[in-house]
Amino acid sequence: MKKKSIEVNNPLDKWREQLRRGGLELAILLSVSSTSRYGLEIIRYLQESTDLVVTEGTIYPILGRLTRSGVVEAEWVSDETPHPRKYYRLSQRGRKHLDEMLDHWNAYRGKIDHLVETAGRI
Amino acid sequence: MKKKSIEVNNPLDKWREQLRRGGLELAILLSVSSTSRYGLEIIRYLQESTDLVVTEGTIYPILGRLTRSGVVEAEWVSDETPHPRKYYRLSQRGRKHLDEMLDHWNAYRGKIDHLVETAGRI
DNA sequence: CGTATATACCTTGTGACGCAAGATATAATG
DNA sequence: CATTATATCTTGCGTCACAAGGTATATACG
Repeated sequence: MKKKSIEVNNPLDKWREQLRRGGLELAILLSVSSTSRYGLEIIRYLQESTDLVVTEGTIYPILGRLTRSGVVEAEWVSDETPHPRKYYRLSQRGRKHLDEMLDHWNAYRGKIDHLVETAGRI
Repeated sequence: MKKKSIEVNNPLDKWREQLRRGGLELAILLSVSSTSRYGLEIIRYLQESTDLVVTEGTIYPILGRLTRSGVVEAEWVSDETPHPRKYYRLSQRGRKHLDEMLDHWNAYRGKIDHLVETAGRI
């Protein structure tokens, strides 16, 4: 199986990478906020619904970190699927965490947009 | 003189850091897009107009990189001020660069917001 | 006169983290 | 029985922000 890799050539691409990374954790938490999803499913979900490219080498370490810190809860499901899947869902703590992240996202977005309006065009 | 340092304690703070870094280069370029500004002035400008905290150890390397890649142009001004200042302003290439960044910022913001609306609340 | 503070710039070392590239295991395909 | 697909996980590297230092000059204070 070919693995998707992310092309980073010029400075603009590099910046796009950096911006994408900024919202990565938020995007992942949103993916498991209303439904539980397993690793590859999250990757596909983000790709399909928002064009956000995330690879396995990225998502598994992050999910591990989030599980260890109690923001998400993981559960193995072996029945009914050929391959065992590890389903993640937001914990109660995670819900609070996500709410604060959303507040901050709104504030941050406002700051950048404000900058664009005031400093941006001539 | 006391130097401001950025506190990073809990996972939420860490994430805030990451998000802030994502938009850093955009914020800096916006700061020098309509007027030329010098290093410390950019720091103060961002602080005052948007609450975005940037330190000297962050901004000077970035400005150097942006200058080297031709996105901004730098000019020393020694007259009329007690201390010589290095003024930065967007180059013509930088203008195109910034426009593309703004396009991407709008798209990215839309993607995250879309995620919030579709995946977010129960 | 010294020394403390402010303004201005720059550099070095380190830590954090995404992620490409691997590995493992099982099931279905042909 | 080799290949492809699904599923997870780990290692090692590269990048980059940034704290903590440094230099130089000007003003303020007693």
